[in-house]
Amino acid sequence: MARLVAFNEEQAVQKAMEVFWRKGYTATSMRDLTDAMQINSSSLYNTIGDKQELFKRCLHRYTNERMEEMEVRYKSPKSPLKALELYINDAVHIITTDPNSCLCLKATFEIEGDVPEIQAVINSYDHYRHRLLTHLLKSAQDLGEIPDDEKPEVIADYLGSIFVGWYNSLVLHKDKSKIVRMADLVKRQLKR
Amino acid sequence: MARLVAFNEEQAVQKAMEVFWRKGYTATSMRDLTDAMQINSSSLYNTIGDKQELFKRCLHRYTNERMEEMEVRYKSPKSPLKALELYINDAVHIITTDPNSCLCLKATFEIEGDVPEIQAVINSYDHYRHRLLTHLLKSAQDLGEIPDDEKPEVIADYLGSIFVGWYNSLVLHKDKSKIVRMADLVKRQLKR
DNA sequence: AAAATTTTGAAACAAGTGTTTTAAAAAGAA
DNA sequence: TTCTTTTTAAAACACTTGTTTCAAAATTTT
Repeated sequence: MARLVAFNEEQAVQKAMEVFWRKGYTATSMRDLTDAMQINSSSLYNTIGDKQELFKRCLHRYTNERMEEMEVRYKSPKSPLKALELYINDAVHIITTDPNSCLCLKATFEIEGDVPEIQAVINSYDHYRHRLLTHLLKSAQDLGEIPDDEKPEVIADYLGSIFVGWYNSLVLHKDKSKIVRMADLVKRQLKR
Repeated sequence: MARLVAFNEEQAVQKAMEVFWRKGYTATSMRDLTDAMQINSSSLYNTIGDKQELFKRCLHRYTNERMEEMEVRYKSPKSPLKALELYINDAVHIITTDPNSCLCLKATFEIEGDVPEIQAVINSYDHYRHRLLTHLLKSAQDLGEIPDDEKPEVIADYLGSIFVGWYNSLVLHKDKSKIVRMADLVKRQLKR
């Protein structure tokens, strides 16, 4: 054995993620990244790899963090409807208080399928969320908490789409009340 | 007087727009642009200006084109509800057949308010669409074609948000049927 | 303590970035 | 035709890009 890596990789990736999240993939330079991570580029290439590999790691970190939160917060609730309403309220809160719009969303529109490996990370996150929502919706239907005349899978897709639009709305209008009103509308729609 | 400009500015901006639309603002280089526009960079800087000015021109072209189409297609219909349903069907068609997702959307998530002049162009487009939808919704309510228990302004915001999500969904899943099913759901929701 | 192995910092790399310069070509006005 | 004004092409501009090189520093094993 010999010399050990001096920097904390987790912390460094976290710092890189924050820069990518703020500036986007292309507009972030390697200098921006090494400055924020406080490591030399040789160390970066030695441990993690190139810019794209680092971005993938950042995306993984971003999505894993969020999936773990979801796992504890919405799994096996007494009332699935209450969990769904909580989910919607959380979405409003995250969208209106996070410093930037969703990292995955920005990456999706920036990359648009040009880098399959990056798309795959985002897809698996999207799929997790879709499964979670579908499960809650189906349970709520089975319990008679919401009508069962629409397919849970379609409502899940539709909810996912709405949240994407809320991010866009906030960037354009910086008006939280718009999001809140839409959320109220969605919660009403869910039950009828 | 002296020598005239040799290239067609409209055509050149159209070509530039196509490149920006495909690659995004940052990832598009001036070389990419002058190659596509088939003009020298000195001519470009002489007539239009720098990269940002050119991008603004492209955005204007993109949004004006779409607003003019809307103006003729959805204005003063016999049935506002039919116009709304047409609007939704058109959205499905555009989203699933255009070569890239919306230029404004990509720019919004890429720029995120960092360039107010660019935001302003997108905002005015968004505002035009919002006014159009609100007007149709209000008319439909007044005629009793749809229930009037939700505010037209909020439904308009909500519809706008959904369309944004559809763009995202298509990039991620490349599955038109998902969009079609959501559109059917939305059309049903409108009427109840 | 010496040897072996790896990380690190600083500099260098070539290629690409947005933009400007310069002189020649073009064309209306005199 | 000549003068005047403007556009154009090609090259150059200084700077930034992502990535690599290389010797010096660091640390574990012998």
